[in-house]
Amino acid sequence: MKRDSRLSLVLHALLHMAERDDPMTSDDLATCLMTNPVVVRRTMAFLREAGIVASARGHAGGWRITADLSTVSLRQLHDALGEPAIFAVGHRNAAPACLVEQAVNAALDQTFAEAEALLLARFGEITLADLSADFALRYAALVQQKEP
Amino acid sequence: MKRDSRLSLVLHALLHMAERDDPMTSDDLATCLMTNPVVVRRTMAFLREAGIVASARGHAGGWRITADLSTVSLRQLHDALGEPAIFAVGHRNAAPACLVEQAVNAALDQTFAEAEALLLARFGEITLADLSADFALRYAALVQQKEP
DNA sequence: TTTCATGTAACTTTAATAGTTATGATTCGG
DNA sequence: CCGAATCATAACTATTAAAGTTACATGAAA
Repeated sequence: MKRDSRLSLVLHALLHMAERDDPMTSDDLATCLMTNPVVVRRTMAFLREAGIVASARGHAGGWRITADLSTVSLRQLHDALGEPAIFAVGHRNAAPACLVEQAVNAALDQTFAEAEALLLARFGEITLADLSADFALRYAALVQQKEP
Repeated sequence: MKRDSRLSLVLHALLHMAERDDPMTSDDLATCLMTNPVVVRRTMAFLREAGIVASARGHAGGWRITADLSTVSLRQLHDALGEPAIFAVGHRNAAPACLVEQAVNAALDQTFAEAEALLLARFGEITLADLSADFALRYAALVQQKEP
């Protein structure tokens, strides 16, 4: 399978939307994200289901954020996207009859579970407001660099 | 992409080999692992490159372990397999020009790096001898259950 | 009513492993 | 030395889920 970059995509989209007051169309976002508007709609639809964004059709329509940036964590976004599988590596059979394979699975499963728990805990600590602040810092640094 | 189960496959194979003194053929292993002998050869070849197993052709040929079980960690096996990508999730561009995307990547990359470090550290602590001992426990438990 | 925008179905493309088929190259027993 | 056993490897196909594309329907507003 291809690498799942939907979390990255929605973060990128949300931060661009956060920099504006007006709604952004799927076409606008697709240009920012260098992808296709249908991919934007399809992916953002998960966030709409979760109540994080709203979409409107017709003139002056598009996507806008309905949640407070400081209350939306990466964990919530991951969950909104349907909690996709995090690991590209794993065991072959979920419930093997072979005792050897059971021992292998037990070791791998426990280790992957620990890493996943750490990852999701960190995701729970990072909000859109944090990313937005980080972007502001990067932007200020760029401006200062160009105008010393 | 399909899930990468090569680490699982080689662990399963190595533990079966550890239970025997004679070499096991690719066909034997393929039967144990419920897969194809060519898959076994292709995957075990990485471990041969790393000096963990040896293969012999012709009569009485096959695969045997050349390393001490207590010195081979899951981390070494992961490395021997070419350090395949662990995560099915990730960012879209490694070095984006967009500052927003840079902020997104920074947050994701750091979090994934932490989780990967934990995973690899745990893999470094687990040896084939550990898994073999776990299998022995499971086997003893099964025997006791059947002959109370 | 025309235009702008989302909603969505249906399809192709992508990328990497898993699985299969076929053939060549060794090794050993007889 | 011949033939069976076994690995080595190339060249395919199958699998899988996301990404991307095309096409058209739906709804809102000027």
